[in-house]
Amino acid sequence: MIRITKATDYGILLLSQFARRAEQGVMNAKDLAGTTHVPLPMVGKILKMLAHGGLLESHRGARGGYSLSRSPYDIPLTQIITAIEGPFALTECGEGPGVCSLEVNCPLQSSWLRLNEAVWKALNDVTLGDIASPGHWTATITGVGSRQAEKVGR
Amino acid sequence: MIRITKATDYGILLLSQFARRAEQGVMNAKDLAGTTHVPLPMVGKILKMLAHGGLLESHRGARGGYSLSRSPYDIPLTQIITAIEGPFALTECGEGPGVCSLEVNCPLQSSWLRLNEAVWKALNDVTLGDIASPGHWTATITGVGSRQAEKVGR
DNA sequence: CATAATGGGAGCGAATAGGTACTATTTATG
DNA sequence: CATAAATAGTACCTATTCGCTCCCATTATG
Repeated sequence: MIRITKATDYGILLLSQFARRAEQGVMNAKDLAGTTHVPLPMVGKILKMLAHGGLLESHRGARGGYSLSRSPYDIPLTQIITAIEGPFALTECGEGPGVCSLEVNCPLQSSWLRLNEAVWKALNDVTLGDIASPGHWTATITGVGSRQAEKVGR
Repeated sequence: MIRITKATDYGILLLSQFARRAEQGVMNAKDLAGTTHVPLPMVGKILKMLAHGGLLESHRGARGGYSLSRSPYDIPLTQIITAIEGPFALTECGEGPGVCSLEVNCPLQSSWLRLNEAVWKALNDVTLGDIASPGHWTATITGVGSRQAEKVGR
């Protein structure tokens, strides 16, 4: 259903804690599990992935933990998603040539690439900062496809 | 990885056959399986769903088949997706209140709703017609989030 | 050296995705 | 009217992925 995984959902929730408690600096997995009610083992796993993706800096040892590697407004959603879920692709087509079994006579490959890019851009323009402090951004998309000027029916 | 299912992928491929062979009118599952190399039982299953969703009209009996219910440019991608995958929601949040277990203290709900809408609009503005005849549309998205004017990095 | 934290795996049950099969029911055609 | 060709509906199976847990090694504090 065009779902992001629960791990990514959790990841964004965790990162938003960092974003709005920037003054605290370092926070550890245990505390975050307490405040977010996400199961502790999951928190640990996800924080590792986010650190691996360069979004968090880890501090090992006693009194260690994690801290944001940069400003929340410099962390686009796409980086969070790819850090946890891997490469961004709506379909197999989007992963590159040679993957799709129908490829030879698949007339849609270029369309998929462009669609992929469209969704990617939509998510790349939203940052952790936007999400963590709601009410300060609006999502308005224009100029995609042939229906750009039409009423967006439902 | 923010994937659409293979069924939806197939569905769009099948619909694009209708779009570019509009003159043929009615086409049946067997022929479509032949030209697209999608397994026949799958083709049957997917065509049923698309008919159920109002995108195709079915014609039963000998020499029956399916035909597009309207112009390809009046069929947005979102309708194809929901016909096959059900309601459009990036997260559980998007399905409405009461679903997310963290809901009470989840500060992200409104953000998810807006994000959901952003992606939905991006896909709603692209029609079957756009996809079936490549080269005639470009995906350009502006005005989302706080980074709209910035370079889309990486 | 004891303690508190992350690093990096392996592993497991349940849900979902992908695909198949079978039995109506409907309709064109000879 | 009989037959063949097609969809309608549904039940079913299997492999993969998701969500989650557990364990142990490593690193830093005090």
